[in-house]
Amino acid sequence: MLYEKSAPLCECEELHEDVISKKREEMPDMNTLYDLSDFFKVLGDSTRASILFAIDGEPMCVCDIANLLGMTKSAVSHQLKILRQSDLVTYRKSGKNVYYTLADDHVRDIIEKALEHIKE
Amino acid sequence: MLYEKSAPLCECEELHEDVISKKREEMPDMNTLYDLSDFFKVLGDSTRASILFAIDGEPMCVCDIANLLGMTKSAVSHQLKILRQSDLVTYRKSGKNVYYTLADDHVRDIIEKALEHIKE
DNA sequence: CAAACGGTTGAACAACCGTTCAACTATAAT
DNA sequence: ATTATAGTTGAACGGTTGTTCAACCGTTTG
Repeated sequence: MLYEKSAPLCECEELHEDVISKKREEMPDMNTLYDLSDFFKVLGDSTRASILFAIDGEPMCVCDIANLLGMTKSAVSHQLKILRQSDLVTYRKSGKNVYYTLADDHVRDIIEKALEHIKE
Repeated sequence: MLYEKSAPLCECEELHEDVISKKREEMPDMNTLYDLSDFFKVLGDSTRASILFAIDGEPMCVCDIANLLGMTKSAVSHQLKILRQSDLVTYRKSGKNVYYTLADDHVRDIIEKALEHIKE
C-alpha cells in the first residue's frame, strides 16, 4: 500500500485528485496501521478470544484452560505464546503450573465495545 | 472448543475442577464468541483497515480508494465485499461510480480504543 | 447501437496460520 | 536418582485467505 502520490496503479481516468490528496494527509502512518491490524488479528481467532475470556478475573493454569476449551495443552500453549508476544496476558509460575491472566483493562474495554456492536 | 463438561482431552491429573466449572458458566456462548472473533478478523487485515480509514467521513469511489492505496480495483473490490458482508460499510451508486462510506460510528469508536491501547 | 469505463466476480496460485505430534525442559514426588 | 507431571517448542500437515488475472455486467458517451 502506498498513500504517497505515484503513477496510478488503477487505470481509471476520472479520478478525484482533490479527494485523494486530502485523504492521503488524513491517513495514519503505515506503521500505526500495521500495528492496529496486527492487534485485531490476535483477537480474530476464536481460540485466543475464548482464552482471554477464560483468564479474565481469576488466573488459570494451562491445563485448566485446555480442559475448559477441550483442547490439548500444546495447542493452548501455542496460542498463549502469541498472546504473550502481544502483551495481552501475563503469567506467574507456581510449582509445576503456570497461571495466566489478562495484562490490562484496555482489552476488556475493546471486547465489551465489540460485543455491543455485534448485538444490534 | 467445548465449554461443556466432558472427558478431559488434556491428560493432566491435578485439575482445578471448581475453577473450571465456575469459568464454564461465565463464558459467553459459542455463537457470540464466533461472531466476536469474526468481527475482529475483518479488522485484522491492513488493507481492510486502511479502507475503513479512507472512507471515514467523506465517501470514496472504488477507483479513488484503489489509487490512494496503490492497489488494483479488483483487490479493493474483493475487500469491500467482505466489509459489506460484515455490515461495516454502506454504498451508494452514482452513474458509473460506487461510493462507499462507514456504516456506523461503533467501528470508529472501537478503532479509537485500539489506537489508544497501541500507543502506550 | 457500439465502444469505453467503473466496478464486480470466480478461479487459481502463493503465502499464511492453527492444530497435531513428538521431543524436550523443569519442577515435584517417591 | 528415578519417575511422573505441567508446560514449551519446532516441524509438518491441511485449511484458510489475499492478490492476481481474465471475463463479465451496468452505465454512459459518441
